Amino acid sequence: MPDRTRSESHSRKALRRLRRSELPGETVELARYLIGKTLGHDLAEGRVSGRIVETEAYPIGDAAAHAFRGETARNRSLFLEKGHCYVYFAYGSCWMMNVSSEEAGVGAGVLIRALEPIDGLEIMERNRGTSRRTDLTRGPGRLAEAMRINKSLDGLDLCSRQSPLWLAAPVQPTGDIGVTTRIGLSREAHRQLRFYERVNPFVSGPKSVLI
DNA sequence: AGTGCGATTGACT
DNA sequence: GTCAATCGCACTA
Repeated sequence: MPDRTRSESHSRKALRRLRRSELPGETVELARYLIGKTLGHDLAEGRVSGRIVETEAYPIGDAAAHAFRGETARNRSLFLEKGHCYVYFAYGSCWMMNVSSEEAGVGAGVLIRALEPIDGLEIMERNRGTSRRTDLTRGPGRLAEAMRINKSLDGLDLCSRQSPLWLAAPVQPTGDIGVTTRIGLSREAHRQLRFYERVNPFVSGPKSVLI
């Protein structure tokens, strides 16, 4: 199916932005809840959006979490009320996006690890420098580049009406959800805090089935 | 001021 | 499948 047809068919569907009150108030619950929801970014040249198909929870007290050692200039967005955006730079090359997940003053978040592209595939291809569909948004660094998410969006309220970066209700039914250990960690490596849609080619890593 | 280390990716065998 | 580039940040002195 040509990109334009696919894009138009999705755009016709009314998007309902998620209200803060409907987000679960606990980090692990939010990580599971976000699977199947829509993440969008309204750019000058058009909208880019995708279905969230993979997340990781970094809950309160988790030694692998950026917030574990307390609030700093870098991680302060994790301490905003649930539904705010925390963006950080990793490995000298990648931006990654989290959704803050607890009450104000408590540091925790959910890393968005992969999307299934919905709108703006041409824009994503330009942003990523590739037209290989499965490489556009599979992985936290790749999806940030495709969606043009960077430090300038750090601290944004994803539930605000005016926000260019937003969360919305699912555009199609959500499939079965699986759980595994998180990817790329040395500490707390045993914890089962990675969630993904089980049958989806845009999921970035292993798919052990534990649920 | 110096050091070590990643919540990864893309290139390559 | 393996592997190293890359640089901001936190930690030590």
